[in-house]
Amino acid sequence: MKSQSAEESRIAQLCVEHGLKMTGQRRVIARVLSDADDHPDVEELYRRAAALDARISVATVYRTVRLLEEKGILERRDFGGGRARYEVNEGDNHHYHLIDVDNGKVIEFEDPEHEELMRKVAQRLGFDFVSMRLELFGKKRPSAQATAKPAVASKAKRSGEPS
Amino acid sequence: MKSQSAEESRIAQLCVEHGLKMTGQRRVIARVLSDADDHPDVEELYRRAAALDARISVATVYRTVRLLEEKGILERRDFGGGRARYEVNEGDNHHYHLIDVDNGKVIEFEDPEHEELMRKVAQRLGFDFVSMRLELFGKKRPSAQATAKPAVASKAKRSGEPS
DNA sequence: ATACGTGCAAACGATTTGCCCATTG
DNA sequence: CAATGGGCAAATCGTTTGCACGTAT
Repeated sequence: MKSQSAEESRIAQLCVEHGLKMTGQRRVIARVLSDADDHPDVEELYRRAAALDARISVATVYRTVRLLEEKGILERRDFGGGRARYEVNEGDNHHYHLIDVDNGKVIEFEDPEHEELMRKVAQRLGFDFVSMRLELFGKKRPSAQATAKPAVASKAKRSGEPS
Repeated sequence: MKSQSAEESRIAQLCVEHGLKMTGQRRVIARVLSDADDHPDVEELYRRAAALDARISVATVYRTVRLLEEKGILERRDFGGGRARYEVNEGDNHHYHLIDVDNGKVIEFEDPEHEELMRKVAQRLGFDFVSMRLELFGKKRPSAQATAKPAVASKAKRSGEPS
């Protein structure tokens, strides 16, 4: 969690700046997004939003999240498992994701050389780099503390994770 | 396309080696897969298979493709657009994909340093590298020949491609 | 023979959308 | 007040599955 005062959340402000009509539900969803420091899917966003204000439907969460993505305020991610996950767009502050295959937890990491590398690859192939998608899947090295909760990534539909 | 004689296709052989019962439809699907040099989705596989032998249903294609993936014979890919795409598993011959954002065409490329780099990242974060997913999205540099067919990637559901 | 594969249609899970009422600017 | 957003339920879309029947081993 980041702010959480009574004033407009960061996302809410961005909404206003983008000329969006600010309804009660949007304000709530905006707050939930602003406060999130993970990568919730729509169902989870709905859960959190409904906890703050019951007058919200999943449909609205879907609509809002799509709208915010189109405005560039949110970024949609696909970590496999069939549901889209969202995080606030941090602009040029690019980072990538390492997914713990044992519990589905997501760790963010940076790797500056990386995008440069990919830019070169695109160039070499005769393309202009537009964007990239990179996910790393790993298993916690059995060193220090025991593995946290044993399996959040339980009944994933059809885990998109390779090999 | 690669072979296409009357003998068993490469995939069919692999099926046998994996102890799979070889039915007519599996043989057909196996041939289609063996002959493909692109990344077809289920619908496309079905189209191609049905062209060779009408006694095939989509359900069977789905079942077969899933089976082959579980056996490690096929690899499922997700290039955004909502449908899974398949290609024959080439073992350690890893390669990545560059998707042309204008027409959805997929270009394969290699980048040996890459996996090593990711392995190091995982290590640094306290994880053992399990696998990774990398897709590059690019726009053909407006240099030589004109852009091929203008838009195969038409009505994609919700293109997973970032930025 | 017997276990396994297949076609068909119904079931599913995530996401979208039509309709009609509620709210915002 | 005119334009937009929201709730609800029905609709979509890719994919899976139950069931009764066919086929490979």
